[in-house]
Amino acid sequence: MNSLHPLRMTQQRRVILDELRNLTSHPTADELHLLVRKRLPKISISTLYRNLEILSASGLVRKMDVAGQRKRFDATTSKHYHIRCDKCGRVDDVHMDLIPTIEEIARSACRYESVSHRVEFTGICPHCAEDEPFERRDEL
Amino acid sequence: MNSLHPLRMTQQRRVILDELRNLTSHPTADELHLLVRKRLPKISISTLYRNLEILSASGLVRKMDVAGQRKRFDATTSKHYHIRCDKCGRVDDVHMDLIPTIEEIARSACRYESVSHRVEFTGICPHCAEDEPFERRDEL
DNA sequence: CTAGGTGCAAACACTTTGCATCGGG
DNA sequence: CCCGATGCAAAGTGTTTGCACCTAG
Repeated sequence: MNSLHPLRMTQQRRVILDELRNLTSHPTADELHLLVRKRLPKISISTLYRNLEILSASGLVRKMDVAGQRKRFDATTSKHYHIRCDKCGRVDDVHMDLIPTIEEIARSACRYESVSHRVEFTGICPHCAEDEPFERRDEL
Repeated sequence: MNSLHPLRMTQQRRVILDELRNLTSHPTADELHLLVRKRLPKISISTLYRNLEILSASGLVRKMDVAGQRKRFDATTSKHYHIRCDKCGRVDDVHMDLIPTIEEIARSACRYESVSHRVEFTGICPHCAEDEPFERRDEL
């Protein structure tokens, strides 16, 4: 988790972290880039990727590899499940207890070691459910 | 699930499906490409991608969007959880009961509709655990 | 000062697409 | 026959990297 060299707090890194902490959403690197650019117009997308990677390695940020989607980032370090909207792609926290017991079940079922788990919910978010009662946005 | 036009069973499509059914693993498109090429040397990777997409849309194949990894495919249509090896990336089935009740819990916890879920286990597969008891393959 | 960070552009890995041609039903 | 399927190359998408310059400590 902690690297040998303490993090150098550059302006860019500070603003990225600050903007991420002001959000309850789970932005992708380029969504966050748009926000950060309002304060640091010249910041490049690679700085976002590099810092989000470094910050998540140092435990200040949580990186979410969403199945089949782009990475999302989150300044909350506590573990929780997420739900993704099938329509608009937004990701929200799910406030429910984790079920760590299933790791033990899985471990004995498949002979893997050091088993951890993630649960990924998907569904239709309240906003999209309202917009599209007939559930056919893309297919038209 | 079913399209209006019945599937045209081309040689390529038949071989792709056949090879996939002969596997218990969950190959990526290009892993399967290598296998299929032994029987159809001229088949292109785009044909693999196109067919795997079509076959999964028609329910003959299951497409797995693994978080942060490339897509994998599976000829088993029944639902089950998977576990991925953190070292080598292989994906195995986990033979345990699904926990559909958590969908209801999540639904009431976050106001989404049509909630479904997937559980993704990760760990160290038996083979890698044997190879690397000290668990530091990449970092050297 | 100097190692680590930055911006830029280019490379990358994976997947999709445009198009002329092929072939299954 | 004709429309969906194919092979090829080219374009996309999201992310990472090489490099010269910059800056926090």
